[in-house]
Amino acid sequence: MSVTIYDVAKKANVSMATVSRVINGNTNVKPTTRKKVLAAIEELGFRPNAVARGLASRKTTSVGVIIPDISNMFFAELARGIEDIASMYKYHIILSSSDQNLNKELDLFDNMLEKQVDGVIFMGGSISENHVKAFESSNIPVVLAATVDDSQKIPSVNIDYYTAVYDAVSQLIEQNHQTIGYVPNNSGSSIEASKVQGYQDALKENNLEINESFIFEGDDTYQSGINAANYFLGLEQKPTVIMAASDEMALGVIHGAQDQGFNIPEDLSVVGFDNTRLAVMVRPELTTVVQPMYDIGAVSMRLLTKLLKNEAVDEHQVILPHRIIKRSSTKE
Amino acid sequence: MSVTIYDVAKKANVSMATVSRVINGNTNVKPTTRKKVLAAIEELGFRPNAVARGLASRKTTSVGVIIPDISNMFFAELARGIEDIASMYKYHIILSSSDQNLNKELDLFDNMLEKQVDGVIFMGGSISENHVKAFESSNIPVVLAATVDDSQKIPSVNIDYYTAVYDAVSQLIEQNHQTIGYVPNNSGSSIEASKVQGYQDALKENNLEINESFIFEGDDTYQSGINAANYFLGLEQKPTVIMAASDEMALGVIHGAQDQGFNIPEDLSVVGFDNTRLAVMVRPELTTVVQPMYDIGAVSMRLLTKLLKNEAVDEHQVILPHRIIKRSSTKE
DNA sequence: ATGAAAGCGCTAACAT
DNA sequence: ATGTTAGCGCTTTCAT
Repeated sequence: MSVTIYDVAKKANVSMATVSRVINGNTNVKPTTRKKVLAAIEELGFRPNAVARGLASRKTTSVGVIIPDISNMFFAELARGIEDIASMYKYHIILSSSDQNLNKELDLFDNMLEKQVDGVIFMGGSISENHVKAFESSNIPVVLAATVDDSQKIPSVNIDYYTAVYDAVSQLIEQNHQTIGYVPNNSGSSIEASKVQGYQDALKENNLEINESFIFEGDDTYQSGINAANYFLGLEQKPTVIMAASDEMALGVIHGAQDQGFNIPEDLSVVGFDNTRLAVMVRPELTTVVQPMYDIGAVSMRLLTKLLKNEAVDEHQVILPHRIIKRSSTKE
Repeated sequence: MSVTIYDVAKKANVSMATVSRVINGNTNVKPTTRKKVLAAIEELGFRPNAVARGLASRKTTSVGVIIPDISNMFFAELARGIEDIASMYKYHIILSSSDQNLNKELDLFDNMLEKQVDGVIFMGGSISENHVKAFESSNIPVVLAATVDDSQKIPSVNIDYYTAVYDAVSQLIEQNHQTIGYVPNNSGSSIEASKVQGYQDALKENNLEINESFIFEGDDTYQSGINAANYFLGLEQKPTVIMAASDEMALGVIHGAQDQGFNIPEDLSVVGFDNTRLAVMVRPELTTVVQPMYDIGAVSMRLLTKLLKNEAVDEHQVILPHRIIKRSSTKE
């Protein structure tokens, strides 16, 4: 059997309460008795039982993280940001992948409630009313990371996706591109909808025609980028630049085009989105929209800690800055 | 306050024990009373408190996962394998990144013990005696994933790293390569030592000279691959092929060489290790040694579940098969 | 098949 | 500054 707070109390000749006080850093303990207790703890090799503590205090110092797919670079970097801040604030992370499946997401959330997590960080494609209902009725804080809830009811951390794409496309137009292909992902998320809107509005405001054939939907994989390249390059009127909704798809576009003998950026420019590490692991290096994944994760977790401690937070819907980084996959 | 097993018992006119039995699937319950209890649970929206259960039963159905860096593709895929099997067996995962730091690894392990995890999966560079001591004295099963313990005391799942490199290099030699550069990582792990040994033994047994200048250490990053290319290509006598200890470094080698105007594989062949998704996201596509990361994670977790349930396991040191996949970055 | 009761290891009033 | 005493919500003998 493992050693408990009671054993320590006996050995140090004090009460359980006093032991509890010293392990919790309560100041109301005489230095000498603190010393005594610490010595007993050391000697016995006592290690507090977090489960018992959780039951008694109704706080587990653990937070749930629901993520679509941890093996996806984008989310993995986000997760790292979450984790670093969590460990800084002494929170543990219970991690689960949801595969963007609505029921699985809800189930996972429920499981986390059973585990009595103090809060959760949620990443996912779409936030339905069911999500909002589940989150709101849970009595624990939830923050959305790189995930938007159109109802604005749940705290979240994002960039301004609409403007990000709008800016990127506008810049392309300034660089004399008139025919611009876009490869959205098929997540059906409102984030992607905003991005498409940004694309279309940028065209419109520059008096360029919105051509339905200049949109080819991908599924966020490299292969779907290749497919997109094949599609666009087979068009009668080819675009002079293709923008993809993620770097991975953009790499697919680059290689798909190169495989057909096109030169990037001479024959075709390519723009990505996210600025994952992939962006520089390709030739030519990828011009892309910077989405600060690590920061989104870190800020989300920081926001959650504030919510957990009932600290004042001025803005529940935080928007982090984005920017465009020009590399060599685009020609002016 | 949330609804407890006691509330359910009252509502269903049974004792707490009976409620406990039905939520735990105990067969010793009359169908009709089971129905009654289930109805009460439904009506009250009862959700069992896993923390209380953990305290009472001394089982938390959660396992700790210690990983060097979740934002590294290699580990992320491993993690996914672990997670899928864990969720299949209803285990939760507590995830922490260690950055390969010995003290942090030990601290994390300790924290997980405090959390009363039922077992842990450990990934890391080196297993010191301190690790072994900590694992063995913990009274919970630990399995090493893609991590070797030279003492063979801790259960583990790996491939045969020595043979993997030995085979790859031998094959290169058969293809008439005589000058073979190798880019190990600087982890100081015994895995990397085995790989270097495999490299050297393959040369030796084919009567090729072991040239110290044909080894250039990297740090597992893309950039260090570029550095390696610069180094090797600056040599008086250049190798005809460079093998890197990871795909990411191999991509760096390819691009570093291409940036200098070398053609792959005409002027230089390149081979990687791992077969991460990166291997096909480059031109030419990368010849590499396949290390089944997802499987290693999945098998590790499966092994852990067996250990947890005291099922018989015939082999505590499992070695998964590796193979070499030839793509276009190597010339025969 | 069901119930009663004693913990699991700790925290948190409340006393002193 | 320290001790006493209830719980926290559940599992688990042990009876019946």
